[in-house]
Amino acid sequence: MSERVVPPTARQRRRPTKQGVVLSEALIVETALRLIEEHGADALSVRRLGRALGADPSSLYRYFRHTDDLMLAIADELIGRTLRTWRPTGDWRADLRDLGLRMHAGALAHPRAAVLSSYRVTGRAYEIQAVETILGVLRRAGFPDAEAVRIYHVFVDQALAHGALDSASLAMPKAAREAEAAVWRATYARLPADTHPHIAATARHLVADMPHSSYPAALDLLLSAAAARLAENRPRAARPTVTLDTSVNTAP
Amino acid sequence: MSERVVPPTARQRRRPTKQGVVLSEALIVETALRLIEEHGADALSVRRLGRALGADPSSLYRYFRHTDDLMLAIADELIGRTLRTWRPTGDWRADLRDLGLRMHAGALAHPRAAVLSSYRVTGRAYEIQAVETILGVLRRAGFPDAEAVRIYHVFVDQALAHGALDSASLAMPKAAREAEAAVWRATYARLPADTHPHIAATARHLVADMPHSSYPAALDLLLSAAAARLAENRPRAARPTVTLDTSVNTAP
DNA sequence: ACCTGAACACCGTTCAAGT
DNA sequence: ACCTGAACACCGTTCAAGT
Repeated sequence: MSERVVPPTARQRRRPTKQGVVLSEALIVETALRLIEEHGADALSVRRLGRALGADPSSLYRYFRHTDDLMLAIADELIGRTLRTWRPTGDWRADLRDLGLRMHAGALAHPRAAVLSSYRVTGRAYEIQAVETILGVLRRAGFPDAEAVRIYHVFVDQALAHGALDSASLAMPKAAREAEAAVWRATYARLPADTHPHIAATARHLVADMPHSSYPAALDLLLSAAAARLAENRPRAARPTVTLDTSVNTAP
Repeated sequence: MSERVVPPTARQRRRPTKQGVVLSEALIVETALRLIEEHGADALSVRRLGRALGADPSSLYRYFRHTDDLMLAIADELIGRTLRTWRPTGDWRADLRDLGLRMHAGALAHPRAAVLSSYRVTGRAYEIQAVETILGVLRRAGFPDAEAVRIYHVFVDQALAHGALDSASLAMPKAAREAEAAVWRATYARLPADTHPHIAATARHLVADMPHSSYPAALDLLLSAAAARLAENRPRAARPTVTLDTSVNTAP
């Protein structure tokens, strides 16, 4: 959505702001991204953005109807940047793994844009390009159409959802993050085996695993499941019996 | 975290507020849940909650240090409610599927609590009970300890992450949700096959699939991957060759 | 011992008025 | 044509003062 409010023809004749800045959708998106990268996701507000641009906050409403529309423009720019640096190899599984990690990193840095783009569709250029690219990887791998869409949907939502979640964790002050990890060591790792046998038996792994993002594991499980389905759907004769064994990645 | 600030011994002697309400942690959590259920997640603010309780907003800081601590108390209460209504059957896969759907529904209704409890650990009673229960299901199914923790982590984060995401979608006005679905029909479904072959080939499925939550599909793929790993890890002789075929659930 | 009231430092968004 | 300034209706949180 988020069409520009200023008609394109009027763009050249625009007068600069007090401080001499010429506003534009691209400049606003760029400045917003810089603001987030320098001061964190919470630093982005209409008022701060106005200040950073040297313009009155209210002038932004000429370019974006709501803050959400600005976030969608940011999201599309991020999709573009992610695709630009991604180099497919032709191995669908490795390619999706790489792309997933890149999307997750992008969502981690811009959680509000990630949440929005998970349930809103912009119809913008980069978004369309991403849909076409990912569907292409899946269909060339041999997934039937319905299956390709299903896996595309899960793949994208998983990267965005985990990214948004993990960013909240990363935004905590370092001391608070360490305090969280300490609860696993101090509370969970000390529960007696007679009342909590399963926690007691796995305490070592809980302490090691829980303070980290579950995204890489989630991504690998998704790709495993997809690979297994691909093997199942192939005609019996053509199905290589080794595929499953090699495709399941072993935990460290 | 979120220990109560009022020492428990002082709780009986507390004076009622102007309107005669006796504040307590339990009453605050209950009222907050009612507020969210009646008016949506955005309706919860310290000021509104104070109004609903008939107390000054600032009085809540006697029971919770920050809004986050209130959200964690809400999260633990929700975990308790989810576990209370869940009836395990002994079939690990069906049990986790049922629990996942329940957790997702809870996170959907209380996204802020879901996001928080995904990266913060409370050490509260219901949380511990949930960890013990889910690990128990996985270990009894035969997963080795490291694997059980890994899958536990992915399972919980997936339910919370997708729930938080889907709630944002559900919070949109109905007209806006329909407008989103229309973009898939009007923009994506009309892209020509020569420039966008993969979108064109799958347009029918995109239109049908994308406006809905990807959580059920994500959950089924996770359980499929877990079942496959279980089969792989078993000694060759004991591995039933049919397991994989029946465990892969076929798309509608 | 508990709660209030006022204050502080913020938000997003609208719209008449200015240049 | 574009931007500003003031206003509206909100936030979370702190702390001295009241009962």
